[in-house]
Amino acid sequence: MLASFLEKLSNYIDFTENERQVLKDTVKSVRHYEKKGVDIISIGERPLGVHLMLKGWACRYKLLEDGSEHIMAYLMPGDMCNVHTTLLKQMDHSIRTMTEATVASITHEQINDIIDHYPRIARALFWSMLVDEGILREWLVNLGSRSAEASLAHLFCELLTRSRAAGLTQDNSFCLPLSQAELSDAQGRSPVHVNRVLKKLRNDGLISFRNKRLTILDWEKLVQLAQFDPGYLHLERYVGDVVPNSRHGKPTCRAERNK
Amino acid sequence: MLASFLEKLSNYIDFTENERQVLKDTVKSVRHYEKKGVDIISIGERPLGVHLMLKGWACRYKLLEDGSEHIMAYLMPGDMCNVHTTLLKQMDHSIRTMTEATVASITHEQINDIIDHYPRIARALFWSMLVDEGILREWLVNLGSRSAEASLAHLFCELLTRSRAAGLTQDNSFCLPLSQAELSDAQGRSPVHVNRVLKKLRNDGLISFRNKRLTILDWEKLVQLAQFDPGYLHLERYVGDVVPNSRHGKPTCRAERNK
DNA sequence: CGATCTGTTGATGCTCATCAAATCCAGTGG
DNA sequence: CCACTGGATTTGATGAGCATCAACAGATCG
Repeated sequence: MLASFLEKLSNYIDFTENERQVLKDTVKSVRHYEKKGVDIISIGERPLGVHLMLKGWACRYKLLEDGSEHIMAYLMPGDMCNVHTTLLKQMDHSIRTMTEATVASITHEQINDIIDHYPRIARALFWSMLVDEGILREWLVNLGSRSAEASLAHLFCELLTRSRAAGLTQDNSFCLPLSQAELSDAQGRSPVHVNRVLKKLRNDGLISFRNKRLTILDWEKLVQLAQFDPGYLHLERYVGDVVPNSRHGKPTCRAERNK
Repeated sequence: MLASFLEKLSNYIDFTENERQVLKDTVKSVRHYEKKGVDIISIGERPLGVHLMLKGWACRYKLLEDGSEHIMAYLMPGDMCNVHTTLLKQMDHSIRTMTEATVASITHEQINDIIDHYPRIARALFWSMLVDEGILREWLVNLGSRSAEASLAHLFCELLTRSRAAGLTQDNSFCLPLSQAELSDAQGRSPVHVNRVLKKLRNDGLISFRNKRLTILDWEKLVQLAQFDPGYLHLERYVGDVVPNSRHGKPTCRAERNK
């Protein structure tokens, strides 16, 4: 049940058998959601515990006054929904299922217990929060500065990498149980446009996307198109203090570079 | 020196005199940056300590391969630059000054000391990280789902609220030491377009922006235009468990709402 | 089997980027 | 006091990217 969660956190620390057992003992309360489109947590709520995706996908989203909405994160097995609420009074966004899903619940007391008694696990949980924040920043770049094509390519690179980190891939393919409309809600673009971009990626031989399964046919080209640099996912165990692969350069703002 | 920092965190907890003193004693190492446009931390680095803005503004940003860049956060006095690196191997983005600035540095050991011995302060630091994450999500909505006008209006609402929380406002005005080009780099829009939107906001009597000072002339209308709901800044002390002001409704994706 | 959801394609128009040039400043130096 | 300068802002003209609307073809499902 916990496989993806353990697999994911193992990218940060090697668990001892004891720590593994602690986590397994902690996750007892499990709830199954039969349908997609059901809120796991709603905005304004203060959930009783922290929710953990075991099976299926979910998304963070916000409704806008005009009835439209924006998806701010996709949650796959191994991802936590709301570590936030250990401290915050209430959720500032909602989370709902995108497929049939199984979700575990860990009480805030249990979380605090872990923080007090198992600092290594606590650090791993904290690490996963920081990764989530990195993902948010990269999505910001997707929406603000990348073309629709690069943005979608970048998303696919990220999702493959995250799926692999959670042990959910087969070669270069993974389960992507989303409709084009659901992709468009995260991409900040219309479903029609996402459709056309998908078509282009397919025609160029970069991906195939059938039966809720995305296969990346040409990883190198897709990475190039997306300018994908996986550093923000912080998956490498120990890279030392040297600077690998980073892009340096003088800061330039839009005005300057338009000269 | 620490005024803004203490003021900001005071939105989450009431400090005891002792806690106040602990923080003051912690912040010893201070560095001054004479010029704007200087990196405080560069991507790939592993800084020795956590940096804290005392005076002046900075921004998180990422360079893209084509030489363009994207600003992912504005940092004002009281904001911390890199709590991240307490755990992460390296920075996944850069931070640079946008004005002359004074920055304090707290070693990771000091941070860990505080976490061990002053849990209330630790919680406050953690809280501020969660707020940063909330801001990121809201910026995502700005870029993905709001018009240029609403997005800029939303940014101004946020910045006034944050400035006020750090004790940096006078009535409805605050110091906004950014050029239109620097605004555009965060808004994901061209400087020319930002200029036009600013003009419209001014003409409509919503704001005035002169001498690096932004005054909000009609808060109500601006909030309305921006659909600004300050919940994501988590500034209210105790709102209880009830759901105030939240928007509910059936989930709808772009496809559905286009019917 | 119709009903509903998802994907596909075409036509049309708006938002916004881009390029270029004009204007407005705060210095700076004669 | 004025001319000169470099930066930021403003304005106009043109076009690209993408939204929107509409229609249809396959799937999927009760």
